[in-house]
Amino acid sequence: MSRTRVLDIDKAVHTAMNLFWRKGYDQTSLAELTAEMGVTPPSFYFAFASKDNLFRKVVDYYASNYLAFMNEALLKPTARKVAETILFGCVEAYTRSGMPPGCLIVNNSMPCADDALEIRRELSQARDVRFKQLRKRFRDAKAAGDLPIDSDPAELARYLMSLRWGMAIEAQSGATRRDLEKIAERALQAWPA
Amino acid sequence: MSRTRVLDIDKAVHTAMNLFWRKGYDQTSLAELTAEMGVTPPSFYFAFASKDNLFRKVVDYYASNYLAFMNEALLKPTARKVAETILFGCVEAYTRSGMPPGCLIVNNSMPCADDALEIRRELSQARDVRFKQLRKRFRDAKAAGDLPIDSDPAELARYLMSLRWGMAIEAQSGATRRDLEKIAERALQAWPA
DNA sequence: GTTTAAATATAGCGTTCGCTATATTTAAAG
DNA sequence: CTTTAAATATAGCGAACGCTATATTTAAAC
Repeated sequence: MSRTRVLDIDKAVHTAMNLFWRKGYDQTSLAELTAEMGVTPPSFYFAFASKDNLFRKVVDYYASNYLAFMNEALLKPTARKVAETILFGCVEAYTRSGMPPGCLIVNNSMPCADDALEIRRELSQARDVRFKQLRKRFRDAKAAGDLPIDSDPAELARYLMSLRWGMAIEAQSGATRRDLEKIAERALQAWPA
Repeated sequence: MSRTRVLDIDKAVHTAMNLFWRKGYDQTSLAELTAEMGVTPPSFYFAFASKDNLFRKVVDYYASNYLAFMNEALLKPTARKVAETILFGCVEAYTRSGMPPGCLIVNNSMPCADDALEIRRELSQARDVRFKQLRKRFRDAKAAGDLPIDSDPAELARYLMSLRWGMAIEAQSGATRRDLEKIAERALQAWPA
């Protein structure tokens, strides 16, 4: 006994997911959310109560549709299969074509994707410089016979960079120095002879 | 031929570094910066021109004082030494006592530390849940003889989580699916037999 | 002492933000 | 048709933000 909805909730959540994924929570304004949804703020608030609440819905939606492998992994028969499922699950989830790269959760522990702030673009460039420095160093090492002939300098450089980001986040969320040392030691076991 | 400074530039940069490190660029307001520095906004702007510009100074300061190992690493004689220097350099840099945990750069590709936003705290809790699920799974595996008797379920869980964050950031900054696959494959080489 | 300009303080501008008081439309129920 | 309430739109509030126009203090130069 009322007016018919023009706001499709499911579609709106999906739209919001894309925005939050690409731009991060803070950089996605209500103006942009409502514009993309094709409604005015009161409709938005009638449907979602608050930006916070919508974000929670989005995270749930994302987790069940894009991170399902995390739960499936726990059911695998061997520990190694668990690890494989998680790692290759991430590979797929973070690089789905048509979807923003990376992880909505991580991106919203950290914004910046196509960030408006020039500073973050500069940080991103600095990351790339580091990567290229490392790659060059490992190319030289390979040329000098210090790395196997079949090793891939770019791959090794990216492996290290990736561990760096991972350790930084672990540290920030409470890992101790000993915890990080173990990660480093473990990672080095995969280093080419 | 002028008034003497009350604002100590070096000290102010250090103060700002701590704030940006802990809270992130966005969540650190000018009001907080000027309050901690003990000056009013015009003094701040006379000294630093803008918040952006101060942040740049802070990043430079941080990189040369806390990430010097990255440059030193490139000079090491072997590729393995390069890797070791970087990994253990991170361990130290990200867990210095008296300093905020984690990395100022990564934290400012991602805020949240003691973030005011409840949402981010929830995300952080969700991370912890994932970690504990994994640890439990690996404890079970160890009990079942599927993992070596000397293996550490918590360490393996954290290793995987860390790789997850790392891959997410790599993906977001442009790594391809093949790039991530290589990281995953490399990481699995360190998995206990 | 007067001048000069570097360094500070007072007060507030202009913008954007998340959000809402209020009013209006619209479909079903009677 | 009228009533009812769900769903929308208009218009704008209050707060926080980065930043600044303007005025004042203060040490060195002459």
